[in-house]
Amino acid sequence: MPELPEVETTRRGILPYLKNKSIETVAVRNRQLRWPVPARLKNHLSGQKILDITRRGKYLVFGFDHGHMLIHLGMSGSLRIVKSNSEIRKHDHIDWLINNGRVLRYHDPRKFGSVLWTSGEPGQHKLLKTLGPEPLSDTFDAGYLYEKSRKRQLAVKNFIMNSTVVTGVGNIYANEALFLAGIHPLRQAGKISFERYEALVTAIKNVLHAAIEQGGTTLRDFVNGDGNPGYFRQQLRVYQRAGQPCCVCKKPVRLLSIGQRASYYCTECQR
DNA sequence: ATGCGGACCTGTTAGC
DNA sequence: TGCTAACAGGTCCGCA
Repeated sequence: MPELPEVETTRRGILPYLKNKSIETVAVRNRQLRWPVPARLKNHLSGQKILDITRRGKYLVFGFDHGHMLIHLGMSGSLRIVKSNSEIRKHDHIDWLINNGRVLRYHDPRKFGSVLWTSGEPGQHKLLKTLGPEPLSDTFDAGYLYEKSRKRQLAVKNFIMNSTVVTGVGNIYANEALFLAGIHPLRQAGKISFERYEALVTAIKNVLHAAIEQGGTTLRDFVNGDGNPGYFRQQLRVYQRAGQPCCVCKKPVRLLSIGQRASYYCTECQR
């Protein structure tokens, strides 16, 4: 479900309810996620104040005096603020009871997400340490992508979806950015010019910014922390539009599986 | 070092 | 209409 814009939308949605609030207790109903929820999570968090919530790639990083809680939403995870008497649904894994009477609730049918604790620097955590630059930061630019891609044989789509290259570009926005930049998704990463990487970097930043402004893309059931959907879906140019006319040249949008992921593109507009 | 495929899991949709 | 198979927004890991 969530890519970077959806994670950022979630962060912004829940932050006002949680920043500088304390966690009274934690109820873990189902520890089974990508990695088991730490048995000591409740001990770590009870009575502790949430100092801030930041984002690294698609990870949410909850800051406390004595450590950090990392949450990844995987493919189907969501975090919502609910009332304390809110009915518990199937796949509601974890509740954090907040001292303002609200509850932060983690829901994840496919269990690909994760909730972890780290007492050290979060950036040194095994899962964050290898992440590439933030796509919306200044260090992510054409020079970086161009240098990083030299001698690489893989398809450019797989290249930009590799989290060690740049973190947070998932399947929806990889498809959209390649369309906006006019680059065929199968083109070899190492053979793309500096100028074309300039266009691609701009496209990635633009599409992510636009999606964040629209509250993310709701395909099936994504909702932000307040339970509202995102509205970027209406602005998708190629994603899930196979067979429909390209919005620029009217040729039908093509669908191809690249690296086991659905890839949508226009043969006329993307070379 | 690089790149690929399998693995994790459930719900929804497409096709027969 | 009902059953089965394929597919879905992620990414880590092991193998060649």
